[in-house]
This record gives sequence, structure tokens and C-alpha cells, in this order.
Amino acid sequence: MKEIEQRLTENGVRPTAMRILIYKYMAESEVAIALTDIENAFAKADRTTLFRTLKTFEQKGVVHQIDDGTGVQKYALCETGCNCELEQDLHLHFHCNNCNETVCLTEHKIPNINLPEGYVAEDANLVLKGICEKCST
Amino acid sequence: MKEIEQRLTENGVRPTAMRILIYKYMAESEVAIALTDIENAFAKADRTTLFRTLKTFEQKGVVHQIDDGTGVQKYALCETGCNCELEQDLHLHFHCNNCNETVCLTEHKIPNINLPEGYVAEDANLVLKGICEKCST
DNA sequence: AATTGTAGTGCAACGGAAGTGCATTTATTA
DNA sequence: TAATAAATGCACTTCCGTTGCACTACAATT
Repeated sequence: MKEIEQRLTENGVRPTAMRILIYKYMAESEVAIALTDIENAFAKADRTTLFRTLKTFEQKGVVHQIDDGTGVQKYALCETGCNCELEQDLHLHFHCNNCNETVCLTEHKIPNINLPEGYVAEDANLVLKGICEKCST
Repeated sequence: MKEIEQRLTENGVRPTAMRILIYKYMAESEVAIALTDIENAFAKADRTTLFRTLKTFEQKGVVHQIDDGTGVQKYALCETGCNCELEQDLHLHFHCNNCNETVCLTEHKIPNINLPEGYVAEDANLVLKGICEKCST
């Protein structure tokens, strides 16, 4: 619990009760989390608070946003020391067409692409879709 | 004009006036098109018609859908003979953070990724974001 | 040519998700 | 303790995708 507080403080996020709970919830989950998920998990809290908490987390580098193609924004905790902005830290994500869950494959970085003349890449998003480990066995 | 009719018929899409117009519109555009774009271009037509036209096109392999991370679904014509379902035909897309346009880089296929044990990939989506050719010069 | 059926189109309305403005509460610090 | 800033909650908006139902145009069949 103390570690969470510390982690948040380190990143310039004031560790309020709500934020600690949300962080904890995300830490315990192995998959990417949508706002709706948090909403369901914390029925008492207001959606706006949760929404803004996620935005704050994202801005401060506590979580990174994931666009898995479902049209719903999802989030996952950043690894300690990760620098999501930097290209070399861009890992890929796997979305399961069966259970509809999305996971980070932090070991797998996005390979370098040779772009045509004139194009400058700043960011990249790679999502593989298929059947995940849990569903394929 | 006749070519468009033929192309549609080949793909099992009845070439109605509306559909031909939409196809033509997309053929003349160099960038991926959102429903809203078509809506603006054909103010007289109903959104539903345009929506369903795109869905039909997609289903019949006339266009492919692009998720460029803006949260808006976009579409682009398939190349003749392309098989969007097949993995080897998956090209990547480039989204310009400046002009907000998205283009197909059909020459650039998505590289193969070695997934961890248990994961089976069926599909992939790779979007590079940055500054496009037009905006960088 | 008239009839029947199917595919396409238009209108209206719904629903999910992201986002904003403002009032209120809680925490910080002077 | 007063003054200030940050966090939370409520209400409401907007955008986009989507669906149900009625109507129309087209094609096939008798």
C-alpha cells in the first residue's frame, strides 16, 4: 500500500484514497482496463472522477493508453522506469477476439519500419488480434 | 465509370447510383475516409445509407476498415486483388498528427512477430503516427 | 404488363463512450 | 484559522455508430 503511495508521489500524483484504490485495482488486473471496468468495480464513485483519474495517471506517466481497435479506450500501468513517449519503449498489445481482453506484451517491442521519404514517425501502435493464451488451451 | 460498375459487380455489390458515387469519391481521395467525410460530401444522402454502403463495401472486400487511433472509423479502397483477410496482405497505415489525415502504405507490410506460447494471431493493426510527407515539407 | 419478392434508401430514435462547466468538498500551507 | 489550491461529484452535451421500421426502386417470374 505504501509502495503505491510512493509510486504516485514520485510521478507527481497526489495519492488520494480513490487514486490508490484505482491503482491497486489496475495492478491486480492482468489485462488492460477500460473506464467502464473501473466504473463497475467502484460503483459508488463518480464516473467523472474515474475518468479524470485515468487522464491524470496517463499524463503523469503512471499508465499508458491502449487503443485495441474495439473503439474503447483502455489503460494499463506502466512498468517502473518505462518511458512511454520514447519509441524504443513502445511495446505491442494483444487483443483476444474470444474473451475480448487486451494484454500488454511488454517484452515485444515494435520493430523498426523504414518509412518512405518525407514521413517522420513519432509514435506507433501495433495490436495483434487473435486467440489469447487462456482461450486457446 | 463503367469500370466502377464492373468492380462492384465483381465483388457482389449491386452498382446503384449512390454506391458508384461513393466509390468514385473514395477513389479520388488519397487518404482514408470517415463516414462524416462522406456525409459532408453528399449532404443530400442519408447517413444511414452511407453507413450501410460502407459496411457492405467492407463485407464484400471493396474497402477495408482502418483504425488509426483517432476513435473514428475510416475506410480506404482495397487494391484490386487484395485479400484483406489474409495476414500477408496486412499493410500499415500512417496517421499525420498535423493534418490529421491517414494514408495506406500498401507497400509496407506488417512484419512478422513471434508471439509467446499459446497466443494465436489472426489479424494485426499497425499505425505509425507522426508527420506526413505533405506536412513535413 | 402485372405481380410478387428482394434489395436499397430514408427517417427517427437509441445507446455507449468521451468530454466539459460549475458547484462542492477535501486537503495544503501561509 | 483563514485563504488557496486540488480533487470530487452532478448534470449535461456531443459525437459517432447502430438499429427498427416504413417506404421505394429494382429484378424476377408468371
